[in-house]
Amino acid sequence: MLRKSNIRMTAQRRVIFEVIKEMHSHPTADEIYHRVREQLPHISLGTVYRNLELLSNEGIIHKVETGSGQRRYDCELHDHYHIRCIHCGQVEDIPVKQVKKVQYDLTGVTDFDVLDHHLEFLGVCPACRAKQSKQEEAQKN
Amino acid sequence: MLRKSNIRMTAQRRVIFEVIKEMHSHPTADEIYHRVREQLPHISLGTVYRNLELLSNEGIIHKVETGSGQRRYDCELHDHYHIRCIHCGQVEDIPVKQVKKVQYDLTGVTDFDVLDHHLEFLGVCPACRAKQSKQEEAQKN
DNA sequence: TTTGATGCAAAATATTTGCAGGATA
DNA sequence: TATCCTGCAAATATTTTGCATCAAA
Repeated sequence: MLRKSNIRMTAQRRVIFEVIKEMHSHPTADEIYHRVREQLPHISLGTVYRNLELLSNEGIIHKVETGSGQRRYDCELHDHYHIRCIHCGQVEDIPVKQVKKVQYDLTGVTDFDVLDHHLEFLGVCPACRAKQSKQEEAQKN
Repeated sequence: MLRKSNIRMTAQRRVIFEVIKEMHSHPTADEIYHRVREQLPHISLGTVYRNLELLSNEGIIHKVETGSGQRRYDCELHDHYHIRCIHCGQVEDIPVKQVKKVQYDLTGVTDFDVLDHHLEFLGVCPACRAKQSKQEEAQKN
């Protein structure tokens, strides 16, 4: 039988959580690490990773598994989807209602037990779009 | 102005493509590498990666960006979605019709230019489900 | 005082890239 | 013969882990 793990509150854990809560930008582990280091200069990246894993397993934060390979994290726990910029990798929430129905429809369609789904939109963010059109402008001349 | 790149047909490229076409299992680069090596024992993993990138850029194969970090590839070029086993990482096609409508609805909802989306289902494959229930059985005794 | 958590460094994993030589068109 | 491609190895990027020590409860 699994005993409920005993989670302790440490300065590192608290600051990591607060940093994520205050950043509304779906930061990567490395971005969180650098931000946390402003308050705890001796924290290690390993500690950040261990805490991100633990906090997301506890359901306290949300691990965003993007198709880009690099994970991102946020504090939004309600169901929602993301849009990722194919140029800079930035991720934003996108207010589309969950397509829960899709998941229910899968009975008989797959042999898998379906537990979850994630829908990621891909596009170009306003900043990269601006950069792009500036470049095209330059090429014309 | 971009000149259309001149793609040459090499033994490596042909075998890589054929291997992917014959495997219906969404192989990873490493799995493709090992399979190709049965025919071309001196091929390097770098060559496999370069060709997978090139072939998918040409639209000849499809790069499956899973949330697990490890990429997979297939030859299915029609729009479709995938389901990934959270235990073993295996990926299968799932015959659900595209939720194209979702993408159209995004006008005004985001500042991004929306180009694409991918929907990944997560679940437990039959093999892992069997393994799981066997383990639970063992724990009870 | 128990044992969960940390810092550090090394390892693991997945992918990309520089370069000199080789093959294709 | 021009340049695209390859093998090899090293580099990069991201994440995980072993271990001795520290600290929360």
